[in-house]
Amino acid sequence: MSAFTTKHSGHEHPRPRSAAVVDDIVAQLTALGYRDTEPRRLVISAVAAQGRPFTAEELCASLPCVGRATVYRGLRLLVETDQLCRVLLEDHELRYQLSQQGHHHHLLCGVCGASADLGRCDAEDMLREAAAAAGFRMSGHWLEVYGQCGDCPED
Amino acid sequence: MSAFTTKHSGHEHPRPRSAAVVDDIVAQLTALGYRDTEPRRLVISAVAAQGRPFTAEELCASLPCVGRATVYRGLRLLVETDQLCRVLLEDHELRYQLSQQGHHHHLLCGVCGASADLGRCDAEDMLREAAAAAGFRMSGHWLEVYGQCGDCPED
DNA sequence: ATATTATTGATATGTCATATCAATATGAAT
DNA sequence: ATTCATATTGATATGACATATCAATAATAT
Repeated sequence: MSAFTTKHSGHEHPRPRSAAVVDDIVAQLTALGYRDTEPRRLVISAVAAQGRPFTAEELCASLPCVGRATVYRGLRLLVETDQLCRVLLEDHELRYQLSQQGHHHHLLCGVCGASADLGRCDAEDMLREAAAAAGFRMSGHWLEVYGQCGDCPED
Repeated sequence: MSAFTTKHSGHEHPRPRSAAVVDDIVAQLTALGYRDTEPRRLVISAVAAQGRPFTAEELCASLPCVGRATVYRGLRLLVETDQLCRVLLEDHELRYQLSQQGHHHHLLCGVCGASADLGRCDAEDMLREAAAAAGFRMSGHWLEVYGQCGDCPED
């Protein structure tokens, strides 16, 4: 399976892998004192089911039984607890995606919309030096990589 | 003068340098077939007078005599013609800044809000390689560097 | 079980940017 | 200079998106 596809075939396990992801996220939240509620689980479950970066509106549409405010609150909570990260597309549209690990960047395919993580960030030290040369103390950075993923035809 | 300050002392020339910038930008636009109008010049002039990244609303406020739609249209036109670039702050706020040259990145000070350009982008080749290792053909990237500029006290 | 309080959701509000469209100003042609 | 075709303007309406409000509800501790 390509690094760019995160969908499941649907018959691997009686309980989809996303359920474990949901449990894990909920566990993180309850450890922080947040309650385990059905609407919130629905939001998290829908987030985990997304195969690629999504918008808040898309999530609202896929959750007609959950109030809009709750969807937005859920997204905000996940971002605040570093379980969800924002992704900036090339056309400046802001989308969401589950965080896989700590600091990382995204490879965003402009053809099919898929996203993959660029694990190591070797650019960090280089940027810090270049910034220092300009008298700047770097504390962080934002980086997105655009192009075409391996699953899309070359032309 | 620091790389992080772009203000002028005000008594260098009878005609401020920004006027030349405005003329240059207007010339670029007329070359593309756009008309040279007073409201548009006012917008461009206000843009050129900004010392740091600004928002569309700030520009509207500083141009009470120009209609909001015209301000937004002017900004959009400048972005489309690559004379103005967007800057993404650490809190995800989107601001504008005059483009100085071609491809470059920004050093954004979180203390005073100033911005400087990071001219060379040595990260490009590294990113392309890292992306290729993941089967990804990179066509572009977005990078912002956050931290503290040399003009702001260390703590 | 009961109490406390976080959470929910329908709705209102607010922000930001664009769409509409008649009136106007611009640049070219005569 | 005058006229013409049309790009541009601006007041206003519209739309997209996200948060604020607040009474009702559900989740956890006791």
